[in-house]
Order: sequence, then C-alpha cells, then structure tokens
Amino acid sequence: MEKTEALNTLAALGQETRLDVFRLLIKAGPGGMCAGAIAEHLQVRANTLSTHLSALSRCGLVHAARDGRSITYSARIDQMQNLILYLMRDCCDGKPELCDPIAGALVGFDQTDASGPTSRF
Amino acid sequence: MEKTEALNTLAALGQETRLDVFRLLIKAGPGGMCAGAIAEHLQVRANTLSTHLSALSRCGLVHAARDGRSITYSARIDQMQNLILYLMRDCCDGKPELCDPIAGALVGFDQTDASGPTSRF
DNA sequence: TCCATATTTCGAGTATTCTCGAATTATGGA
DNA sequence: TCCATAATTCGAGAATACTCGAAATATGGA
Repeated sequence: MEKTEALNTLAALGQETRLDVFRLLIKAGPGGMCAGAIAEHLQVRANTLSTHLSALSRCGLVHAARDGRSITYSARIDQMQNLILYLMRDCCDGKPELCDPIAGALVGFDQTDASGPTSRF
Repeated sequence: MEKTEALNTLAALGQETRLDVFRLLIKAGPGGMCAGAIAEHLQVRANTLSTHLSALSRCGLVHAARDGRSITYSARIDQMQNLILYLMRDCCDGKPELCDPIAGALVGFDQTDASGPTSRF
C-alpha cells in the first residue's frame, strides 16, 4: 500500500459511523450483512449509510455483493492488514520499538470467538 | 485504547499534512525536530503547521518539549502501537486472518537504518 | 405488467475542517 | 530594557464532509 491509499483508508476509518460499520461487519464475519440490516442495527438512515458504505468500498475496506433485492456488505480484513502493515513499515520505518511489542502482544491474544487453540505460531 | 481515542487518532492521521509530519518525525528519531524545521521541510506555513501539531499532540501521536526559543516535537511510537493493537484486537476482534499474516510479515522485516541484527525474535 | 421492497443517487442545508494573514506570547541575547 | 526570533492564537474565508428528504434505479413476486 502506498501513502495515498493509506491516507484514504485512515480518513475512512476516522469517522464514527464508518468505524462502527466496519466493526459491525467484522463481527458479522465472512457472510457479511445487507445494507438494511446495518442501517437498522446502527440506527442510521438508509441513504446516509449508503454514502458511508460507498466510501468504505472506495478504499477497499468493504466488499459489496448483490443478493436478490438486497446488497450484502462484508469487511475486507486483508485491506485492514495492508493498512496495519503500512503503518508498521512504511510509516514507522519498521522501528523495533513499534514492531516488537506488537509481535509480543499477538502471541498473548485470548480469542473469545475463535474455535482453534490459543497459540497461532 | 478505547473507540473514541482510536477514532481521533485515525482522523488525525487521515490528513495528508499530519501524516507527513508524523512520518517525518518518525524518521527524525527520538531527538525529534523543532516546529520551524518541520515547516521548512514540508513547505507549510508556521501557523498552519502549528494547528496540525496541536491536533497530533491532542491525540498523543507527538510530544512537545520547549528547547530554548524553539519547541521540539517527537513522534510517540507507543501511541501508534496502541492504535495498531486497537485495530487488531478491539476493531477486528483478534481475527487470525488479520493477525497471522502480520505476525509473519514482522519476522521478514529488513531494516535499512537499524544498527542491530535483522532478527528480533 | 404492476406493485412492493431494497438501495442508491440527487440536491440542498448545516457543520466541520483547512488555510491564511495579522496579532500575540514566550524566550534569549545585546 | 529593547529587539529579534520561534511559535502559537485569533478571526475570517474557502473548501469539504455529513445528513437528510425526495426522487430514481433495480430486483422479485403476484
């Protein structure tokens, strides 16, 4: 990811409704949620939500797929991955002070919803 | 880090001049740079930069320290760390699809400016 | 075909953000 | 004390973002 894309992605997430949408879609899992359900869940008007979904889609954070009359949106975790990697290496120059503690924290995760064992290394 | 702070931090970085400032300060290292030098380097007016520095400071991304007539700003890499950890665990629920590839990428870093050996594990 | 549902697009109003010149505050040195 | 330098605060203008009602588009079913 290069700077401009990172900038757009950061700006997209730096808005409350959009961050809420993304978090909701993450929790919804790979199946995603249709626009109406998101709007209902977050108490946002359909047209306002549509604008935000469009912004999230434009920067690759969500994926849209028509499913009959409704459109299902799902979070693109790989784009979040790209953003985080950008922040760690391009933005922060791969500084060990940044990366080491994160690497450490990754090992210590306790996941509430995952099915597999705790360690992933 | 909780949601509101993450939101402010994301919004702060989602603006070109501020992202540039942060990146510049990261490259400057722990010693930081004084406001004038940053303004000169990025070709931004002093008062405009001051507004952005204030925003970065408010969300904890930079630290200010008066040094005689000038004020030295330095990047707070721990706050970037907190943001990344928020994105990985609170925002993305610690999904393995997100975390595993990042963990993998961390091991593979080749650092250009670090003095120590490549491996940090 | 006609109607209902789901979502988006359009246009306008309001709010927020960004930038700038001018004025102000703070510090150090003559 | 007086002046020069460094940075911030103030106030205003322009641009951008956010939200909303209304209208348009798309799909599925009677």
